[in-house]
Amino acid sequence: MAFEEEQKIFDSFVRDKGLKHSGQRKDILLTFLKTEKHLTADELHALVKKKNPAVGIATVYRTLRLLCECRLSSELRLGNGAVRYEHFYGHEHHDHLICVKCGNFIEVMDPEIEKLQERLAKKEDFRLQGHKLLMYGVCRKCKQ
Amino acid sequence: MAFEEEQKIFDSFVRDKGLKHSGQRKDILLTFLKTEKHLTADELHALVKKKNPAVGIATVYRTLRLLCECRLSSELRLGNGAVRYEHFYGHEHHDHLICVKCGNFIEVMDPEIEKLQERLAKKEDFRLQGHKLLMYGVCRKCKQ
DNA sequence: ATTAATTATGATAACGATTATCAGTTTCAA
DNA sequence: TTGAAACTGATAATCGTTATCATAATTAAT
Repeated sequence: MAFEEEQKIFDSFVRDKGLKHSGQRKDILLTFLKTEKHLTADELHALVKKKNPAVGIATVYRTLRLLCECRLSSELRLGNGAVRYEHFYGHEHHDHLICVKCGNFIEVMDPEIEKLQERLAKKEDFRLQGHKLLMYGVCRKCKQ
Repeated sequence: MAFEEEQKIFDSFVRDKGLKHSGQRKDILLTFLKTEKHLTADELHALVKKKNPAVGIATVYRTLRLLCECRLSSELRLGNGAVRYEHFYGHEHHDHLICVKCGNFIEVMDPEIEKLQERLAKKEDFRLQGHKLLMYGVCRKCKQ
């Protein structure tokens, strides 16, 4: 089974927090890692149930919270609707270009924008920890 | 009474859409315009009721939607919790620096960042319509 | 002014996403 | 092996928001 690194991160996190291990959490973690899509809790729950039908939605939410805490995942809020969870560990930071017509989005990155944000934060005496940049528009396909 | 311009915008919008005028909507509009804060629907409802106790929360939501449609207001989603509504007409575009400790935020603006976003969108063949940039960090006060 | 068509309203039910509760189960260190 | 503590699934509760519906208000045409 792959994802040794991610599993090690999760196991250390769980141990350090004084929590206990469980098969459900392992199933959820591996299912999450196996898909590269930005899933909602519900969507992930549906996938996990294929492997382990007994897993409840509450445990999926609880585990996703842990995954975010140990930085294996991060929340993605694109306007309204359910929160989506994306991979975080081992993934470059990126922002999102979201098509207002079809709802699809692509990931983009610009180091200069990041630098300017730092400059902006410094000017206001903020210690910057992170950001979310959502750009809305019409994608190539939908423009036609 | 002030806010003639904004009222004119709203009245034209209502007329052009084939809607009708109502006292409740006028109360909600004026209460919204009078405060510069980024209110939630609930908070605005509480203020409106001081002037007109009969106004219901549903009408506040309905009116806020109209205000966004005619660009007098725009939605502000800062992480979880309720949507906040900010003034849009006559206000420069800006982004937000949000303190993760105290929850306060300040408005900032950097034309260079805007330009770089345009460049990024063009590279991906997106027709950019708008964006939300949320920067999270620790503000001056909370750093101490 | 009267009417008739249409929109607006407030109360509240319904909704979707998420969190809290709780009784029973599992983990794990001693 | 045991006992304290964490974990679980089911589901009730919560929160913000939208839909429904019967009644009221607005408007344009008479």
